[in-house]
Amino acid sequence: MSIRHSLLALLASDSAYGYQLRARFETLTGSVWPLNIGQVYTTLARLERDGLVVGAGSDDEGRIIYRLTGPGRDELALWWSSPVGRSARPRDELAIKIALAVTDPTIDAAAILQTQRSDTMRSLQDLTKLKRHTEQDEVAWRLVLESMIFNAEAEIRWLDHCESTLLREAHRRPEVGRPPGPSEPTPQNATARGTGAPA
Amino acid sequence: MSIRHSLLALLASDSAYGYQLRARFETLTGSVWPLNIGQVYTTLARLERDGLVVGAGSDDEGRIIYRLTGPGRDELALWWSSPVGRSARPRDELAIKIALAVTDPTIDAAAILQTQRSDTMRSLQDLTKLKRHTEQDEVAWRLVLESMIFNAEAEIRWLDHCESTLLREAHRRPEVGRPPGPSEPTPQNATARGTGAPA
DNA sequence: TGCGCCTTACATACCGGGTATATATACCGA
DNA sequence: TCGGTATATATACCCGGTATGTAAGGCGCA
Repeated sequence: MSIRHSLLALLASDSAYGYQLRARFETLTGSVWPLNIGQVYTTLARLERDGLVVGAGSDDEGRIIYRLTGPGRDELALWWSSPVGRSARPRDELAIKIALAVTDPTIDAAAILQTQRSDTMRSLQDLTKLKRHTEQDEVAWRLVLESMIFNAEAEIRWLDHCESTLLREAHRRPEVGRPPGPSEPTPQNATARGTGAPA
Repeated sequence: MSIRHSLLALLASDSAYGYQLRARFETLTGSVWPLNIGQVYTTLARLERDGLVVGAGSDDEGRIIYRLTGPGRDELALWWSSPVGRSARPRDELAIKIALAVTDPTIDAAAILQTQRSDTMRSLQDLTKLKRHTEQDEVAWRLVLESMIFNAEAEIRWLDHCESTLLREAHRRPEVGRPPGPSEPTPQNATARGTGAPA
């Protein structure tokens, strides 16, 4: 529901038409998470259907100006007042993938952790470089960037934690489910190979 | 695309029917992210449509057993070998919300940061409590839990960082965009009020 | 025996998010 | 004037997610 409320919030400051809303959103988040224009129009249509905005005809050009209604303001106030719950968040694909990898004895989980780590490390460096080039008056964009940096750092810490857990497990019960002979019916080799983590 | 690949991965170890797949998935992730049974069947239907699995008739009961095809194994190998990119991730609703809040002068961003912080703190404590009650042989579930803990910790650090940035900003350019007189055309008071953050 | 209830198992309707594409106008430079 | 780019709206389609429907089998109990 994040687009829905974002549009409401943007409309609270000032009425606007679809294209304008996308532009505002993108300057906010510096165009990470590019917002597809189609979503803006479909979401606006739903908001109008639900009575949260009204699309007042055209301005001097043929553009459709949307503005908040009373219920729209109520809905927005509710959003501002309630925290973003952890249950509201989408499934974490990486966590699931690693969970699957460490469970399946035919998968080389250590190699997967390595490739993931170096990839995350690389994007962490990209983000840090990006941060150095932001103007100090773009506060919102800067905070979004730093959010991604904090998340990437947490991810690296977690991956390291997974690796040491894996080693401890291998020590605790060595060669579980991994037959010594080359008699796998389904080889399923993990082709993942780390390019080497910087650190 | 995380369900799609999760089902492929689960089917790689052993052929199964839909209901069974959900059960396996839920023991993996300890039923955070509960997987709706409907999604399993629709996803299986799409996988069969795309030739990645085949639904071989019925077993001794009337159940439809799915198993991986060659292309299915290829697709799965590709998934294992490629890291989860940061661009593949969904929009972060919290980051967007805070970005919107700090940009809109009519919103009390500090209050929102406070409520969010105490909420996240609360779930962090819940997660830590949960972790204490996990058996040591449930490795996958434990790692998923710890992933959520690491993320919650990063979120708290980020929220604190936002708060200090906000204070610095307020000092750098005091009362920007906030007219001294009570002449707002649209009041839009943030009703958010912190319940008081621990620590 | 039969009624109700739970679990297992599959299926479908519906909504929102996300992407790609179609269409039209305006402007600008070669 | 032709083509490319920016502006602006709209629509088709897929996937993820939720709720609901349906049906068979097992279990308890009056």
